[in-house]
Amino acid sequence: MARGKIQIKRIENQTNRQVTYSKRRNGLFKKAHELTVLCDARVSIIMFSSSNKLHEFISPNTSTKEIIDLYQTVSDVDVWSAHYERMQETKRKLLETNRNLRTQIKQRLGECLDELDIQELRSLEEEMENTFKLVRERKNKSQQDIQKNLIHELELRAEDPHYGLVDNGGDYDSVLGYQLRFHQNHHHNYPNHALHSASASDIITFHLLE
Amino acid sequence: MARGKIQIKRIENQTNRQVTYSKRRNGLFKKAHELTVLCDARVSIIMFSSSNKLHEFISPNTSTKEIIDLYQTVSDVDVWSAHYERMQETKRKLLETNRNLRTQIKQRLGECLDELDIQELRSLEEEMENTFKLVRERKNKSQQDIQKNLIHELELRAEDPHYGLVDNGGDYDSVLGYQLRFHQNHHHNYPNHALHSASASDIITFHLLE
DNA sequence: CACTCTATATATAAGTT
DNA sequence: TAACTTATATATAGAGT
Repeated sequence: MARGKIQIKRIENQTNRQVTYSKRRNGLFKKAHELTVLCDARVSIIMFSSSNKLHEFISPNTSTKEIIDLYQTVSDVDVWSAHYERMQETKRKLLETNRNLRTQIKQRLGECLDELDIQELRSLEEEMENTFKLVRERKNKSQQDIQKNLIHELELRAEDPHYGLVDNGGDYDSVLGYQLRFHQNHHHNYPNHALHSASASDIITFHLLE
Repeated sequence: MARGKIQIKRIENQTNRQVTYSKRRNGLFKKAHELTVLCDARVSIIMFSSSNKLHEFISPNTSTKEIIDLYQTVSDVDVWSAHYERMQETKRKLLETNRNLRTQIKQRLGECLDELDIQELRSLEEEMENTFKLVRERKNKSQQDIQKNLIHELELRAEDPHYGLVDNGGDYDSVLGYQLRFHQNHHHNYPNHALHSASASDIITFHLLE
C-alpha cells in the first residue's frame, strides 16, 4: 500500500531506491508501450540508473537508431556534431594526404614539373636516376634467375632424354615459353650487370620479353 | 471516469487519439521526472506522434545529446546514422587509396621491388628512365634560364654603371645570389643539352647549387 | 479546442512470504 | 533476492463546460 503521500524526493536508502527504480521503470515502459499502441506514436526511452546501468524502451516497428536520426533531423540539436566534425576532419586530412601523394607520383611520371624549383628538380633527378638503376639491377637479376633456370633445365634434358615427357604444371610452362624464345637468339651466359647505360643484358631482355 | 476496462488498441477516432496522446504524454513525462528525482537516474524520452510531431523529455542536469552519446558508448547497437556509415566507408576507401599510392611511391624510390614481377619491373624501369630524362631536361632548361638572366643582367650592368645602385626586391636578390656564385667559376654560355649522360650543364648545376 | 470533473483503472510503497 | 499482497496514490477516459 502506498501509505501516506509519496514524496517526490531522492530515496536515500540504496535498496529501496533500486527497487523503486526497477518498479517505476517497468511502469514507465508499460505506459510508453500503451501510448505507442493507443496513439500510433513512436517512443524511445533511454535511461541510466544512478549506477549507470542502461535500460531502454523502443516502440515496435522502429529502432532507437531511427528515432535518434529523426530527432537530429527535426530538432535543432546536432546530436552527432562532435563525432561528425571529427570524422570530417579525418576525411579532410586523408584527402589532403592523398592529393600530396598523387602530386608526388605525377612528378615521378614527369608531370607537373613546372611547380618545382631548381633544387627540387635536382633532387628529383637524382632520385629518378637512383631508382632507375635499382630497378634495372633488380630486373637484370630477375632475368638472370630465369636464364639460370633455363640452363639448368636444358642440362637436365641433355642428361635425360626422357625428361621432355614429364607433364609439367601451368606455371612451369610459362617459364619454358621464355626459354624457347630465348634460345632462338642466344647461346650462353650474360654476366653483364652494367648500371649506367643500356647493357648487353638489356638487349637480351628485349628479345626475351618482346 | 475510466468507464470499463481500457483496451490497449489503436484509438481510431482522430480527435480522441490526439487528446489521449497529449494526456498520456504528460503522464509519461511526469512519471519520468518522478523516476529521475526518486531514483537519481537520467532519462531521455524522444517521441513522435502519428503526425510526426516531436516531443521530448530529458532529466534535469543532463542533455539528450549526452544521453545519446553515452548510449552509443555503452550499447552494442550502432546508433550512428547512415551518414556516419557513409563517412566510415569513405574513410576506409581513402585509407586504401592512400596505401596504394604510398606503395607506388615506394616502388618509385626503389623500395618494395620484391613484390614486382619481371614485366612490372621492366615497365617501371622504362618509366623511371623516361621521367629521369624529362626531369634532367627540365632542370637543364631551368638552369639555362637562370644563366640567360644572368647574362642579361651583366650586359645591362656593362651598359649602365649606375645599375648596381638600384634597390632590388627579395625574390630578385636570390637570383643575384646564384649569379654571383656562378660567376666564381664560369664566364660564358652553356648550350649543352645532352640527355643521356652527365653533361657539362650538370657540373655547372653542382657549382651553382652547392 | 483546453479546461474540469469523476468513476474507474492502474501504479506502486511497503509489508509479507 | 524476488515475488506476492494490499492500502493508497495516481492516471485517465469520457463527459461536461
